[in-house]
Amino acid sequence: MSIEMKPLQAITLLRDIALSEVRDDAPDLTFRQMSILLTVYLEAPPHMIRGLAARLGVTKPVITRALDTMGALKLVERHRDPADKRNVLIKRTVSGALYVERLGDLVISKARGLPR
Amino acid sequence: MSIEMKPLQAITLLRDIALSEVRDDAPDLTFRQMSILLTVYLEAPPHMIRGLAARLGVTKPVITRALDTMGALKLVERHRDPADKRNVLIKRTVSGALYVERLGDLVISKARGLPR
DNA sequence: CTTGAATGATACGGAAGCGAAACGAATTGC
DNA sequence: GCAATTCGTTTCGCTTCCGTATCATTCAAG
Repeated sequence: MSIEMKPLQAITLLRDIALSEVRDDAPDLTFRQMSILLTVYLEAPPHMIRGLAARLGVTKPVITRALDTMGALKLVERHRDPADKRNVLIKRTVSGALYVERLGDLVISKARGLPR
Repeated sequence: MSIEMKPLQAITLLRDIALSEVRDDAPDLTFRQMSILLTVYLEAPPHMIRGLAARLGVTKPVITRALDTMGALKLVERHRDPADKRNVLIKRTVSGALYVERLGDLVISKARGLPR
C-alpha cells in the first residue's frame, strides 16, 4: 500500500526530520552513515564491507570509516567471519536498534503532523 | 491532512532517501545545510543569519559556513540588508528552487513505493 | 560625538571526511 | 607448494566541518 504525498508535504517532512536531527543532541550521522546503518537494520544479514560499498556506490574505505565512527557510538559491531576470515560481518546492537527505532518514531510523528 | 505511517515504512522511507542522496551525484549536503536550505525555501522571508542560528540551535559560524558552501553551489544568495547594513538577507535562487523541488519529488516517489 | 550593543565574518586548533593507492592476511587455483 | 586474487584496513594529502574566541562594521542611545 503506497503513501501519497504532495510536494509541500514532502519538503516539510524532510525539513522537520533534518531539523530534529540537528537540534537533538543525538550523534549526527552523515547521509552515508545513515544509509549504512538503516541498510544493516532493514535487510537480512550477513552484511559485509564490500557489499555495502557496492550498495551505496562508494569506495571501501568509506564503509570502514563509517563503521569506525558508528562502532564507537555502539550503533553497530564488527565481527570476523569464522568461515572466511577475510570477511567482516557487520552486526546490529541493542543501542543501534534503539536509535533506529527512535528515528522511525521521529519520521512517523513528523508525518502525522504534516500540513494539509 | 496527516499521513499515517508504520515503523517499517518510516525507516524504509528514510533509508531510501538517504541512499538516493548518497548515490546521486548531486551535492551531498549535511543535515545542517539541508535544514537551512529547506527552511529558507519553506518559510517567508526575510531570513537572517542570527535567526537561522537560533532556529537550528547552532552557533553563527555554522550558518556562515553553510552559506559559504551552499552559495558556491548557487543554492542560496547573500545580500546585505539596505535598511540595516549589519544584517545579511539570505535569498532563494533558481537552481536552489530546482534542487528543493527535486528533493520533494524524491521523497514523494519513495513514499509511493513503500512496502505494505 | 562617543560609547555600547548587535551583527556577521574570520582566525584558530582540532576532528573527521574524502578518493586513490598501497598493504597484510586469507583464500583459491594451478 | 606457490602465485594470483580477494578482502578489509591503513596511509597519504587534501578538504570540510566543528566550537570558541575575536574582529570590523554598523547602528542606537546618551
